[in-house]
This record gives sequence, C-alpha cells and structure tokens, in this order.
Amino acid sequence: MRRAKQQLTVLRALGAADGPLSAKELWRRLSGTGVGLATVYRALQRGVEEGTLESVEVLGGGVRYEPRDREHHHYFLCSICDHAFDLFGCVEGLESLVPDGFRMTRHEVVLLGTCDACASAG
Amino acid sequence: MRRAKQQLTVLRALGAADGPLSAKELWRRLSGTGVGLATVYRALQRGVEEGTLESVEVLGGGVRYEPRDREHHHYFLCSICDHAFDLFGCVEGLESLVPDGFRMTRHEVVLLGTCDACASAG
DNA sequence: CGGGAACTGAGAATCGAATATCATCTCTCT
DNA sequence: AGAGAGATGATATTCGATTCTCAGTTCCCG
Repeated sequence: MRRAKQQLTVLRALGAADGPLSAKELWRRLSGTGVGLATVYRALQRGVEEGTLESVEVLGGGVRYEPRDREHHHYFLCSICDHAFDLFGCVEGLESLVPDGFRMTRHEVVLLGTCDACASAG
Repeated sequence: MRRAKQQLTVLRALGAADGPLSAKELWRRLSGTGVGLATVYRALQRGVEEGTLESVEVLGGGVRYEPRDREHHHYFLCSICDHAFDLFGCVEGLESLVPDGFRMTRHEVVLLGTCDACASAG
C-alpha cells in the first residue's frame, strides 16, 4: 500500500465516532468529502483484515464497524435515530444463566431506548 | 380463516422449539412434511399480526420467531450450530450502564459459545 | 518529466432474504 | 356432487446490502 488518502479519511471518521457505525452510516457522515461508498467498504474490509477494526452486530441494522483498540464494552441502541452508542462498564452474574453442558465464551448486552439527543428533541 | 393445516404444522413446530427459529430453520425442521417455504413465511407473518408470535433478533442470522407467551428471557447462541436457545433468568445492574439523559426501555442479553450437543460432539 | 502500481468513484452485478404471483387443491356448506 | 373462499407449493420478483468492474486519477520513484 502506497497511500490511501480517502481510506484514511474513512478510518479517521470511524475512530472519532462514539460507537460502531455501519458502512452507510459512515458514508453519510462523509458526504461532502466526495468519498464513494465503495471506498468506505474497501477501507472497512482492509481494516478488518489488518486487525485494526472489528465488525460487530448490535441488533438489526446489520453489521457495524469499530476500532479494535477499545476495551470490553456494550451498546445502547437508540430506537429513534438507530445509532449505537458505546457504553462503559459491564454486568455481573451472567454465568448463572448458562445451562449445564454449555460453554460460554462471550456475551453481548444491548440496551434499547432513546438517546439524549432524541429524548430532548421530543 | 377456515383452515390452515400446514400453517398449524408450522406453528406447532415453532411452539415445540427450545428457542426462537428463523424461517429457514423452521422450514428445515419441516422437511418431509412437504410444507413450502412460502407457507412458513405466511404462518409466521400471520402469527405476528395476530399477536401470538413475536419476531426477535438475536445476533446475526437475521430475524427469528418465537411464541409471545413466554416470560422475559434471553438467549444463548451456539456459534457452531447457530441455534439460539432460550435462557431463564435475567441480570441486575443494567441501569448503571445507562448514560445521563438516555432513557432505557428494554434490554437484550446474548451469551455466545457452544451448546451442550456441539460441545459433546467435539 | 515519465511509468506503473495502487487508489478512486460510479454504476453494474451478485447474493440472500422476504414477498408476490399463479395455477391448483382442499374444505365447508349446501 | 357442486361452488367458492381460503390455502398451498413452486417459482418469479423485489429489495437492500455488499462486491465487482472499469476507466480515470494520483503519486512514489527513478
């Protein structure tokens, strides 16, 4: 790779977000820069391949992407603006839910409701 | 509605499952009965309209369906067989994760790993 | 100043899930 | 038995998300 100016633009925008973004969500935030949707997908794909990004599924809305360097966290999904916000902190007592014989390796928690902005907006 | 023999077959199979099923997963379980995929979708759609079923999104795998008469619960998603199992019980301390100004109305918890059968199978 | 590999945007192509269509079939009711 | 509403399975179609294609551009390197 020699350069990838547009792809850097994409990755920087993703890094500045307060939660994981879908390809289209990210692309919308770049409207005005002239970056094409294909380039957004290319940047995301490469990021995942190189290990700097990871794809996450929050709930509906398909796949979203997020830098891999963030600590373990969960999400708050606003049902109005459909944006997923990173949450900090985790929960206890998950082991007690696991049935006998099952082996848990990971867990996901998603809170749903309305975010600050949408709640204020009415 | 006068009758709907095949649709009843579909709904009965869904009711007997130990977790939410996708349309295709449900259809596979009915192979041999001659029920078509379109009928599976029809039965699910009608069930949701009539309020006896609800569609849930566990994680990936798209939409799954489940009888509405079950109590609040969460899911265990086996990463090998991709089946979602109902779990009983819930967790505490979710409120503390909600950021200021956000309003939480619902939550979802998904545990991931391998189910009993897949773990035993190797 | 070139040459060429990597990058880019636009639109075409692909893929899977869900829905619509249609000819046929099945009951219920008479 | 006969008629008609509703149901059915196969298949075509639609729809959205992602990938592919390609002509044109950029910029490293000599």
